[in-house]
Amino acid sequence: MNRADGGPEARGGAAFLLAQLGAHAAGRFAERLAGLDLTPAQAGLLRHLAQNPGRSQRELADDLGMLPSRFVPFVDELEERGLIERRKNPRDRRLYALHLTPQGLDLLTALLDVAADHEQQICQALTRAEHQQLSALLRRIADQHELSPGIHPGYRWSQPRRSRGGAPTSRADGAG
Amino acid sequence: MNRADGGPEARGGAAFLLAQLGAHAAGRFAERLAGLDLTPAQAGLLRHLAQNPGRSQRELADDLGMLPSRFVPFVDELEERGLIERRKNPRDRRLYALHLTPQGLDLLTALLDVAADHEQQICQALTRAEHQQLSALLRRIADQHELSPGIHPGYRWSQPRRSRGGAPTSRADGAG
DNA sequence: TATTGTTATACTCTATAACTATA
DNA sequence: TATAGTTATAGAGTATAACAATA
Repeated sequence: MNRADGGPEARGGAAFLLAQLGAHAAGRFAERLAGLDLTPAQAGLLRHLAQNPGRSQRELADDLGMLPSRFVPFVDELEERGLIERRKNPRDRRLYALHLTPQGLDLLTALLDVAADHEQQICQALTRAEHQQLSALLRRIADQHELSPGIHPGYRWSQPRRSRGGAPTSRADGAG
Repeated sequence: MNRADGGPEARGGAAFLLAQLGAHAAGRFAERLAGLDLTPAQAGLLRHLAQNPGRSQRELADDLGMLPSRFVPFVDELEERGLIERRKNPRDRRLYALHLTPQGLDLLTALLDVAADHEQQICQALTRAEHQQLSALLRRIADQHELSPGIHPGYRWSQPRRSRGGAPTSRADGAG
């Protein structure tokens, strides 16, 4: 077999399949999130905020890999929707302390239901044992590459890229 | 454990890990491709063209999920670099037949070497047996979701998204 | 009339760099 | 002087809609 045929090791290797399936999974999840009127980055902030309440905007922007300047309107929208809350920090009046509101917590629970459904749909082809096996293998790879749990590189772009009509494939890149 | 804590099933599930690792793998591969002065979409076309020579621009744009209008300058650049060739189709003079040049074939072989290195680096944490096991599981999932072999959703965007300086993390989304 | 390749334009989103207020 | 939050602006990249040539 000629090496220059773009052979199976390139299209069927684990690395390519990871990239391809990862984008697919992220896109499907983004579709589901759209039903909750959330982008992947917004969902990421809600989850992150539930576990790290009271952090400043600067810290949160760093956590999610976003620019502070873009983080401002990003937070604005969620605050206007009553999902998160900006509290002034009395110790240092330059800082905000961001918190989830009760409404934000409600939406987060709905989000977790969606994520659980999504998980099952993606791994539908596997048995329960294989599903666990896959998770374990992926977690080991993620650990070795020192990926932060729960932080997706795609959060960097708060807005999903528009895809044209036809198939309902929103957000074909990585965020989920 | 409270469901609303953004618990482990959301951050450690296979679906999220797939999206996270997929974006990571795609980003790392994009960095390596930059060494060959190629974007992921360009690499995808070279590989696809090696196995599907003589197709029209319209067909190739459909294959890669790109808009025909954006496919034009996309092909222009590769043609100017002498990597691919537009041949007029004598049967239907509206169509071009795209082919890889010898130079394009050379670059493709270099690309496959890069892909092989990349594959090993991504799966470095796994034994040989586990690596094969992972590939098999991923392929079954990809088959069930009817993903086209070798076609990445990220090809839709021919240009990688710019990320800001610091860490050399080009293309954090899905294309590879 | 439909289709291929092409071009032009309007629009969306982003990074950069200022600016303010606090420290 | 340095930092948090904010705002404004210039630029990159895209989808949409036209267009000419050919069928």
